[in-house]
Amino acid sequence: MTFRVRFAPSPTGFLHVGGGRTALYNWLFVRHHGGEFILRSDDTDSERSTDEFRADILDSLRWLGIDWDEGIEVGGPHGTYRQSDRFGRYREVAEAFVGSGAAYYDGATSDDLKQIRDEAAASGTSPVYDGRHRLAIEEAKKQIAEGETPPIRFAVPRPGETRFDDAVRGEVVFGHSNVDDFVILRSDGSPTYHLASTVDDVDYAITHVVRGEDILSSTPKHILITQAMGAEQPIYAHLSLLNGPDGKKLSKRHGDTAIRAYRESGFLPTAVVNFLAILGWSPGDDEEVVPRSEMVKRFDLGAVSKNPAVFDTTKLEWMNGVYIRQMSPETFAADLGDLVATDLGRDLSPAETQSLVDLAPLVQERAKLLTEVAPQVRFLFVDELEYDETSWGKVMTTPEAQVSLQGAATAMEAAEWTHDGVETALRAMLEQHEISARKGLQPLRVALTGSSVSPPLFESIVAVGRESTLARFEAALRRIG
RNA sequence: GCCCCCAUCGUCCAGCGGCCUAGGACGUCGGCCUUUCAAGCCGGUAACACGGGUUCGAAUCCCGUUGGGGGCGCCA
Repeated sequence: MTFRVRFAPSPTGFLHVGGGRTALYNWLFVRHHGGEFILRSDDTDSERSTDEFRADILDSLRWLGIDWDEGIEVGGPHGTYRQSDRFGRYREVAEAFVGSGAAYYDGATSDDLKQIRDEAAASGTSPVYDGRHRLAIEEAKKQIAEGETPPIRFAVPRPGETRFDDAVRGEVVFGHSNVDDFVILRSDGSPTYHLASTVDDVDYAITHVVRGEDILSSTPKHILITQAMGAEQPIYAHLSLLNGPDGKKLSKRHGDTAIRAYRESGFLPTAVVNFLAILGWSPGDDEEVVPRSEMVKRFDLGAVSKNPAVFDTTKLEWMNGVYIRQMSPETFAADLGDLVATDLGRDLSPAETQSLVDLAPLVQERAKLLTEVAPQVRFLFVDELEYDETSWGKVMTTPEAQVSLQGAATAMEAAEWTHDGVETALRAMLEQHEISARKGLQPLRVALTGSSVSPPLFESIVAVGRESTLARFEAALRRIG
């Protein structure tokens, strides 16, 4: 049997980190077992579904490197893989259920339902609708003829219970006295989530349903529908949810939750994937930075953690730095070039590109986020340096600053224009004036880059070039007064 | 209110009855390196929620309490 999993987001929002993690676990599971990943769109809620969200979900999945074998945009034997195109199919199943007695047309009013809830609260029992207002078939037909279609509810067998073996949580049991006769087809003829999702899982021959824990208590409903369809029940796996740092459900107020936000703030997809994978699963051997291929090799639903994880990006930031340092110098330099061009709003000349390539490894070593990288080398490409006033105040007000700047100007004229040449000249100059490296070099750094924080000085000087370096030292000297 | 799930350092994860004086990672603190900032290296800090059982022996099994999360819609 081929394993078939699905990821079925509703396009009612951007793909968020929790959804991304669910998709990833599905993907890791099915790639591990050599099965098929189906992507469908659970868009029965046409009011809230938008094309923008639909596109964002696909983009984000692709960015994460999660590919699918069947479904949205790639096609397959089951049509568009959009639930909004399958309302006829859902209605057909619902009506067949009515025919077989598995479901019924219901006549309960909202007041009736409220009364049941109130009764339950008063008696300390579950607020469960038990079908007491179900319509006789003749009555239902009469209402339909009059143009007033009642909703269809599933007849949950009571007494009874549904138990299943969850791949991550173990055996779970729900007594049917706690499961109410849920609506499967609304009075406007549209299917509810329970119906549409389950019918799709059956029709698409899904073997493993891996999803968030928020639907754990709906699972008996899905199993009941599956049984009523005469289909074989898939294996369910419910993943714990992600919480915010305060332990509460992850939401907007905890900061960015959309995958795209991480992409935009300079995270690498490899790092995000690794971090998400580790958040609730362990590859074993006390290892955490693990390449994707290795994750596929080791992934196992049984090893997925049951407890909810706090989504804390501190470790993600560290991990992103690790992945940046893992990039080949060529790749990083190329990415840096693009980033700088965007930052500057223009293309770089070949000479500029060369000096950037020379400095790139030094920047790569320090980077945590791709977005912080362009500003660090901006000094290479500007005519007018903007000084960071805090830096200036810290290093330019000492007596050594002026001496060092003056001495450096002279030293630079004669220096061999290489890292070693510049270093030798500068160190000799400092020694001559009996200035420590710390006191003497920092003013040069600020004069050259505008900030007391920069890539290493000697390489930076070489990259900026003799003429421009001298000009910057003189400009700083003038500014000191 | 009812149902379900969960419970190890601040955070993530390891531990699946003896190997635990509980391990790794991030963070944090201290040190080394050093031209800044990082990176790197070394070291420290810090947890089995509580109470009962079961067992020769429990972080590991069972029950209860407490705490957290989820669900209880003609939303998904």
